Amino acid sequence: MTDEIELPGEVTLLWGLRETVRRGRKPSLTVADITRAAVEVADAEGLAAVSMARVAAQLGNSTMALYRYVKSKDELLLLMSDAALDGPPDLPDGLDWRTGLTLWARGLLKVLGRHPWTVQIPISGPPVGPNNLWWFDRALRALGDTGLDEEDKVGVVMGLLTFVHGELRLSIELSKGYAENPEAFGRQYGKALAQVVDARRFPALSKVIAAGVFEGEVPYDDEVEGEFGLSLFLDGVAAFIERRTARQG
Amino acid sequence: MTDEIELPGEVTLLWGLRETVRRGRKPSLTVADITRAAVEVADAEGLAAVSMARVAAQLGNSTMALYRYVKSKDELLLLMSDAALDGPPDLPDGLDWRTGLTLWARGLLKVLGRHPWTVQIPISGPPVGPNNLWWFDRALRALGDTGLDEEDKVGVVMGLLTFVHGELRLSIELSKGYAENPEAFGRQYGKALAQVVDARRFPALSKVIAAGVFEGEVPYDDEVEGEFGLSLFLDGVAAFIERRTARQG
DNA sequence: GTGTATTGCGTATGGTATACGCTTAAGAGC
DNA sequence: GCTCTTAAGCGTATACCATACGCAATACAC
Repeated sequence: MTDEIELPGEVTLLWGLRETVRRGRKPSLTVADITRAAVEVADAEGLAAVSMARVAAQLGNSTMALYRYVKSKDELLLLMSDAALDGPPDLPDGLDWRTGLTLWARGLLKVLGRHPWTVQIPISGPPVGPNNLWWFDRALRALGDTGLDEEDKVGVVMGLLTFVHGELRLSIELSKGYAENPEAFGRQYGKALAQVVDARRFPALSKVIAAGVFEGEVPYDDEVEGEFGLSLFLDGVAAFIERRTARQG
Repeated sequence: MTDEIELPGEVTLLWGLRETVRRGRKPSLTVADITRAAVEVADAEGLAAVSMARVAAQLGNSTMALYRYVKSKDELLLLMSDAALDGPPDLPDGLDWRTGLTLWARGLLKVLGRHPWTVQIPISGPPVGPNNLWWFDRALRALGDTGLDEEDKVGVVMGLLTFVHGELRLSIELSKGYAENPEAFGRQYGKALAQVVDARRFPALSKVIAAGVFEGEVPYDDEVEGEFGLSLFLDGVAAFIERRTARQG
């Protein structure tokens, strides 16, 4: 069952299992210190400001010292993306799956919203970090009494995770674009589209523009759109659960 | 109705409306040339290889020449992300919305799959490029006979777009990670998790691991998972349409 | 032909990740 | 306590990157 295998480098890093040896000069930093400093920089100045030099400066060390703890900047980014996920909300036990997943998704949106830069970090593989797995576990647990088999549960959670990530990425980057350039993306957006969109080539879009959908102050409202999309997805999950349990029961 | 406003710089760029003047030295390049070259580089060597110098070399020009056509690299990325979207599939007119959107989503996945780097380009605002709007229009059209009002159609399409993008990003980056490191993410993944995941802290996840869900060759199958998630989402849309039309009709 | 606008491009600046090797410090064994 | 071994700290160097600036080359307007 538990055949011992050599754990991949990323796993040992994220779980703090890098072997610590006795001999030699004492380390003045820890991986946790470095991660914390990098997260601070990203929170304050954005992910673009996170350079090895900047993080080292934050810690009062030299740039190259960091490479004794972390193989590359990519490893640091991996650490950051796990560290940004504080623990998932502790859901009461008796909840039905739908309220459970709704709370879970809202919680995830909230946590990630506190560290908006997470959505810019490229995914480098399946989840292995402790916090990532913690969230994963809680979502699976919410599906506990649905009668789905384990594989389907994973599929549902993956889908939801994908959706929340996409939603967040869109809303964060849109509102960033809006903040940088309010005139262009506010009222003007609809008008600019109207000038450029030809009714013959874009019939359906023209109708939408004519109906004034893009005339609002902000073309995209995170909260509203997020809840809307989420409930669409969960309706889909409900239909799926019903189909599965009907077939088996 | 059509109050003339000054179009934002991005719009004039993407629609080829930058004013062309007569006097002075003749330009030896066009924005389209530059975009094409950049796309070639990205297709062949990945988005990371796209530097102003590399693109200029591809065209046999000097680096700085590009800046006469494009204000910054960000503008170039914007052009690339519109250019990567070839035209949407031409859907027959009589289709019901669900087959229409399914074909649309599959088509989008296929097109974006041919230029996987698109998912790495940060979104800088609402869609304004001609190809982006073209796709948008076709999705709206597929919802034409559902009885939804224009705003709801936009919400549904945005949700679907978000989902497809997220799906693609996940599947592309996962399979990249898998290609780079097959042992770690193949069979080993489940075993590595098993060694590190404690059943008390991660009860639901442990059950999934024990069930062998992560034991397959590839932990995540694009095709299967994509269709699965898509049908979940479309089930949700169906439920939404039913609710709306029931209330109004 | 002359003036002028515009492109092409060389150079310079200040940033980036990170490879390498030397210096320094700290525990291990004697 | 001395020496050896090992690892950390870090200065330097390399090879990129985007892009600001200024000047030379060029082509149309008059």
